[in-house]
Amino acid sequence: MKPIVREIFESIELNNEELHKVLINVQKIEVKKKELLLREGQRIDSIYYIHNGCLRTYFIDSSGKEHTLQFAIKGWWISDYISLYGKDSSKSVTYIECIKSATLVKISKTEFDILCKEIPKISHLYINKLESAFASFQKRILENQTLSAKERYINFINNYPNIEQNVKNYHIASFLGITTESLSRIRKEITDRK
Amino acid sequence: MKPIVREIFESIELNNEELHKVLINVQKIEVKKKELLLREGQRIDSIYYIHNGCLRTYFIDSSGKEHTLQFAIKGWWISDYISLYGKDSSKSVTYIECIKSATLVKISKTEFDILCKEIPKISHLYINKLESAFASFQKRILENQTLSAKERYINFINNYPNIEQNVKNYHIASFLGITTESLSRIRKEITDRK
DNA sequence: CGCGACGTTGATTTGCCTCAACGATTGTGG
DNA sequence: CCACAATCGTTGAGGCAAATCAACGTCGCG
Repeated sequence: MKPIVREIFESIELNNEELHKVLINVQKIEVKKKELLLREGQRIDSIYYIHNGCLRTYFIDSSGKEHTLQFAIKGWWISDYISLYGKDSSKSVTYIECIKSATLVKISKTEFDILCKEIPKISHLYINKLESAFASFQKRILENQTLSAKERYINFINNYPNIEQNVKNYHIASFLGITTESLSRIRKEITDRK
Repeated sequence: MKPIVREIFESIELNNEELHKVLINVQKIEVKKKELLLREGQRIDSIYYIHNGCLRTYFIDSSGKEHTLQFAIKGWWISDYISLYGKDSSKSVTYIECIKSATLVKISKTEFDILCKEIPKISHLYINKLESAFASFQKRILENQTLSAKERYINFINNYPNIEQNVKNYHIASFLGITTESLSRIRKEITDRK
């Protein structure tokens, strides 16, 4: 457990006392492929650090279609940010699914907030993560509005070069906001052109 | 100047020493309708608090179309988060335009980061702002993928009930990711139905 | 082996875009 | 204060990217 926590905070180097404070507030969790971290209606109260493996957050709309919000791999944090941070304390409509068996570190958001106040270094690290996540989500909104499905797919492949081993095509389709059929046609077009 | 800075940090109550630290790092800025905070190619290095008025960030894609990323009113912060927080230090492609004459407080991101470290309360406030902004951007991605243009427009009207006095329809269209023509037809459909 | 999950292909539909023209509104200078 | 121009919004006709619906290969796993 200690080495994983050191890994999480590698960029800020905690001393022993600080490390101890963190350790008593986190737990290690193992999840297997296809398992859900969060079940429908359950209210999320934690954030999860990914030590290894791969997960995705998705949600199901009123007509039953899946929409993947993000994929997450080693070094990322994952949670249902909408219900965690959002103003309306509505129940979660988001699912967090394990795509490739993973080892996670779980920490409750309440505890994490306290740690941020007790150990300012942690809040600075957290700010950094939030800022870059925020920027990439803004970028995604722009790309969704600007680019065609094909361009978005090509971008995706470039941004996540090694993710194809793990994720299914319908995961990618639901991330890009298109149907599996459309993705299939796009893939064909691209390989045909070579 | 003092009362505005107090307004910015009203939820955390700075003492005189802290207030002073902030004051020497900020400047008040007045912008008039149609003015740009940021010109093309210019690299942004500051964030702006909106004391009053209304602004929007938008960018122009390769085919010349405008895309509005966000509107901002009193109490909000505005900046070009993609170039400010993003990993690639590319030049800005984003514009920040004043929609309704505004009074802003400008602070350089570098100074702000220092203030966060010197006055932890500020970093906690900042984390809160980031978290809720992050959640609302995630929500927007989901809504863009799930809802029809009409549904998104109705949502927009409900979320920004009093914004219509200031913003043009083509601002709204470019926020929703549709053309002005489509928005016009949607508006007609809605009023006809009444 | 056989079944279910996944991916592909085809035919058709549709929501929104594009292009074009024309009202309506706003602002500005004489 | 009006006249005219520029800006903004509306309407129509036609087109296109992607969705929908349906059927059929293919792969992996119990």
